[in-house]
Amino acid sequence: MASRTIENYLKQIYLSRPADETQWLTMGKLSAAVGVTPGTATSMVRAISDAHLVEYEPRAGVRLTPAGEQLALHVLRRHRLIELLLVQVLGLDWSEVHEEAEELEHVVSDRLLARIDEILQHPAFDPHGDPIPTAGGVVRSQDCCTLLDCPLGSPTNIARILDQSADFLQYVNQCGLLPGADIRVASRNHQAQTVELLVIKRGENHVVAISFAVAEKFLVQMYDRKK
Amino acid sequence: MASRTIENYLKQIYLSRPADETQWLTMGKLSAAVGVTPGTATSMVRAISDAHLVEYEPRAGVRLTPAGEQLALHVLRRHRLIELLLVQVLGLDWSEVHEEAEELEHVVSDRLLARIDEILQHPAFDPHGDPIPTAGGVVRSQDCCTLLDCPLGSPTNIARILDQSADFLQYVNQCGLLPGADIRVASRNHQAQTVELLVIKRGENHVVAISFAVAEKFLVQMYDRKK
DNA sequence: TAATTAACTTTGCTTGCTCAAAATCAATTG
DNA sequence: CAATTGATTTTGAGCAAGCAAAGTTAATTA
Ligand SMILES: [Mn+2]
Ligand SMILES: [Mn+2]
Ligand SMILES: [Mn+2]
Ligand SMILES: [Mn+2]
Repeated sequence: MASRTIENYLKQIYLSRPADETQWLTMGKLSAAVGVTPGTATSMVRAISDAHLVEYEPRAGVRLTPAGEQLALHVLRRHRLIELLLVQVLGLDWSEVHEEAEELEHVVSDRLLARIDEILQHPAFDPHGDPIPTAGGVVRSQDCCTLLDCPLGSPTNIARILDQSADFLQYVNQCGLLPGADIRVASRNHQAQTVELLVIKRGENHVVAISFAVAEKFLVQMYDRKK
Repeated sequence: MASRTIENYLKQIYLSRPADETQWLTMGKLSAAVGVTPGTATSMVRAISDAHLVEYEPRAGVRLTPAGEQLALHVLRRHRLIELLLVQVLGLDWSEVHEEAEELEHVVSDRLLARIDEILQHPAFDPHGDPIPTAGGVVRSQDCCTLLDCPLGSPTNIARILDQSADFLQYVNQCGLLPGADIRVASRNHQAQTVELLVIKRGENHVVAISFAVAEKFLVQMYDRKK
């Protein structure tokens, strides 16, 4: 059995892997992601590589093997199912559940996880809109664009929030920018680096302005694509 | 913060403490309870004693300080509330939840525990009939007798099962000897060391025979006392 | 090409927890 | 009272994970 430390490393290697599949994840990025000094990451990765869960190339970086990826996806599945349970059944606020799941993901048994999955009726997405891998380790990916590159004016639907920090999520909640919300991008100002949004909240139209950096944290689905 | 190892030791010290309050818990008993060699228990207890959570007297044994007892009771509260949640909300079988709670008890946050307590409506007993300490660390004790010393013939109500092992609990379930069940002790045979019980199950009367050793694992409440 | 710099690895050390085996203590037995 | 025995403690060692600081490497700059 993989220790909780190894589970955390594998999950971070998966989440932080570069978009380009041919690239390796550097040790600097990994050590920052798991919150450990670079030396520690190097020696842990060596150990995990001895267990054939990652490939490690000194000075190049690290990459999951198929076995390692399966394990990472199982941890991710646990994490996200737990988050959804905490919100939907236990009634925690969605800004709190990430921290909580970070611990619980290492201790729920397969049996308990199966029950959670059943109770939630085999959900596909967690409270932040992140896809929940299947028990077989398959990720169903949505095709989305961010609030930075989606077309102006057309109605869209918020699919996913990429920042899990509690403060940010509370702000998001306040503005009504939750997953599922219907919004439109009114305008973008490249000088001010801001995006103006039209949010429909309880029938009323609200205008919300966010920076380019924040706009990139929202993934939206176009309505015409949905058909 | 106490590590999960220390939490486990404190809980076991509490659960295994001798009935006579003036007695100390011996290292032999403790090491067996936490599943560790005697030498390991000795050195851990030394460490825990440096943290003023227990008193330790070489060759005499170990005893919780008030601070240690509070901590032990908090762990126990988490354990038992989690067990009840797993049975009542997640629908796990009561024979499975002890193992599960053994891990979960170390990672649920105070906030989550408060939600669980609310959802279950501040329960006083877990699925095995064990009392759930209050958030303030108070144990409400029931006064009970075992199936070995309760009077013959009078109607009683099963209050608590003292053996948490999965196999045994499944057997208990089968016989209908769950907490809450109405039963009577028909007879005791001191030669055969057996107790015969009358169990009322779906209107019908069943007879179940168990040994003295097993009888001691059931705590029952007398009906006349209930008033 | 040589020097600088940033990223990475190595080394040495610490902490928490564990075991096996040897040593010690205290209670009982002869 | 001496010897035996069972429980307990001590000792020596190992493993997993971590940090700090020193040493390497490779890319960039001059
Ligand atoms: Mn985690
Ligand atoms: Mn999430
Ligand atoms: Mn435990
Ligand atoms: Mn219980």
